[in-house]
Amino acid sequence: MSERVTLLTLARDLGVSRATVSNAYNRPDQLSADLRDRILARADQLGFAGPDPRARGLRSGRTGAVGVLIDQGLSYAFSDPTAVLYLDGLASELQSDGLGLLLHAGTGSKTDAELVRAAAVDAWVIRSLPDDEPAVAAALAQQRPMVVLDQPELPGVPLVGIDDADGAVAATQLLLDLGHRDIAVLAMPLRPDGFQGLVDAVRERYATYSVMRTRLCAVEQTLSAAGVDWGAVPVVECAVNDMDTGALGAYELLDRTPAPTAIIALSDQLALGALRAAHEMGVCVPGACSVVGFDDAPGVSTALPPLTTVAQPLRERGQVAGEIVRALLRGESVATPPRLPVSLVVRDSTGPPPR
Amino acid sequence: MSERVTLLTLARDLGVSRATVSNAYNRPDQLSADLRDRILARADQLGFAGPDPRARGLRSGRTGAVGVLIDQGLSYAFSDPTAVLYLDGLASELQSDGLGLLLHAGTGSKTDAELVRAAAVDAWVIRSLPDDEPAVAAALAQQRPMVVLDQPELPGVPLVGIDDADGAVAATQLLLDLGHRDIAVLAMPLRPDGFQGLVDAVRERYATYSVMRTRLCAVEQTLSAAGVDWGAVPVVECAVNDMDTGALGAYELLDRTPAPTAIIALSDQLALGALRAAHEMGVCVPGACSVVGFDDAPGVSTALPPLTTVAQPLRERGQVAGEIVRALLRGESVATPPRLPVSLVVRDSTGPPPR
DNA sequence: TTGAAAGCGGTACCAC
DNA sequence: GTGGTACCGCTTTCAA
Repeated sequence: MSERVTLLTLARDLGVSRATVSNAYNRPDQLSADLRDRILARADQLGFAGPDPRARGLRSGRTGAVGVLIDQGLSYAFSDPTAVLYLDGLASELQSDGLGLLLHAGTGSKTDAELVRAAAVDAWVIRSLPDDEPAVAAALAQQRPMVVLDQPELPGVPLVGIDDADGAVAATQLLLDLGHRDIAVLAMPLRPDGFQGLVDAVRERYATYSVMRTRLCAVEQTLSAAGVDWGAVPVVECAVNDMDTGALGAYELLDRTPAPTAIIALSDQLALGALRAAHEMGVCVPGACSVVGFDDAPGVSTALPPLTTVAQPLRERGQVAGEIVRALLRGESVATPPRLPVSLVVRDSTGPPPR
Repeated sequence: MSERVTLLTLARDLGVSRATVSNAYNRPDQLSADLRDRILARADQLGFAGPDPRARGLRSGRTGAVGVLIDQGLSYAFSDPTAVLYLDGLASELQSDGLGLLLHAGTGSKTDAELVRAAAVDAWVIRSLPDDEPAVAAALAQQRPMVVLDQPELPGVPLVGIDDADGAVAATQLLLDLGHRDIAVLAMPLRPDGFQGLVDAVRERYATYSVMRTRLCAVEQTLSAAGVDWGAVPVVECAVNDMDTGALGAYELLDRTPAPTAIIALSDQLALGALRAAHEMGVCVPGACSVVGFDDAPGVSTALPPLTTVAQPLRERGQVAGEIVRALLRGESVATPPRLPVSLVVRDSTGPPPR
């Protein structure tokens, strides 16, 4: 008949006070090494694994876990190389403070929000969620330290981001400079509603993924400034940011008449999909159609052809977010750092238009 | 001067009891819808985000998080495709019960064990750790539901695994049947001590990664049964299970005289490294040297040449582990399921030996 | 349907 | 160096 062992059990057994046992675990300097050893040894015998983490959490207010809110479910996070790199960077940074990552999905459902509300974490790191995601609101309501990566922009919350507009302008300008006028755009989801297809001006303006708003807007302005009629530029939104869906979207674009001579894909996964679609349709890249991506994800430099893209520091961004969390947890106040710079990497998927 | 809002604050404010407010959140059926709405509305006004997860955790004994113990640090987990698939499967399964994943690394350090000990989770899922990993012992000491994937084998803990011996035999037999006699082995770490190079019998026998022990042993027996002298079979251990390190190990093997006509790599990452090393050394695969891998990880079917390998259900394994955790958490008792079957997938990286 | 009260297991301050 | 003792904020019988 083994009773549950607690500090009190142990204290009674040893004839010391509960506080002393607690100190044996948390403040070795508060008692003699000798007594401490005796306590620890006896604890071991009794199968006491140390102070209950839940109780400790309640009392101390710290859990040792940082909540990580993931877009579109955990599966997605693990399959998108840019998300994996982010997690990698974040984890490596948090590990040095002994913090674990508590992964939760934000998929727009009430349930998610409820889970977030009930999650015992010391801080939240949020990446790439829609402006109106309920799980974000739930995290915010906990009033704990918080950092956002990319989106959504939240007042008073440090945001780690890149210069999206810059990147989009650079990609667009490259195509313009090469002489392209029939340009099409392949966009990541503008809202998490599974929509796939041509986007109209309204949907574009009210995109809840703010990064997409920013990038699209930058493309529009650059094209307009060059005299290209934005109204005539086809923008296809992909329901999921992966290669397969990107290929699907690219099919639609390449099927149009006149066919575009260049595609701006707003992520590399979509760009890779476009490369595949072009290949399958017998459209030569960059001979018949140029493709430019965004991210410089792993693997795109060895794609066929190697992808021209906008490079951003994927892993480093995660680390920066981690650093900020750590600082916040130390009680420091942190302002949003300047957006990280991006750079256009020109490879072989872009060239002058045909003829 | 905003005081911290708690159930009690709210209860006083509304002139009801604390229990009623609690019920408003946890047992809607225990009070009138009307009162409940009033409570929730007022909570919102006061900026009360709901019952404190830590306190709830202490009282109810549940946290809603499953601890996931990862080999070699989180970065590694995110960069190994087989690990990512496992996490994906696991996450998808746990998500349906609203459980989050709390990731922690087990890297052999005392610190890790300490963190694990202090982690507030409802259960642990452990994957591919050495027999003597302290973090495993710490998790075990918490006396919570637990599942192991692959290794270590722990008495009384359900283990989800594959038929490693079968797989290793199949790979070895294939090479024997093709006529190979000069066979070499490229192994994943046998112990987490960073050792890289030729393995002697002692190290082999005392490997703390039991899966490696099993696979090596199966290879040995198969070769011995075919009259190949195991003492003359070079086994190179790679310090890290990734392509780069695999290439390093393969260099060492291919440099030997006589050069092996076949390499059994005990993971696909190592096999991919071997392919690269062979390519860089001008060794034709499979013309001069065959390579067989293990896992059928994503991407190996499109390697150059497509890799012959032992296929195992990578994602499904994670799901199975998740199912078991869920059952355990429901209070059901679960026995170790039969090992999942593997199958040899013959592609183009294997062929008869030269001459 | 609502309220009172007994813990859950620890932590940390303060006195001895 | 050690012990006494208020809480931490909530859940959950049980009785009203």
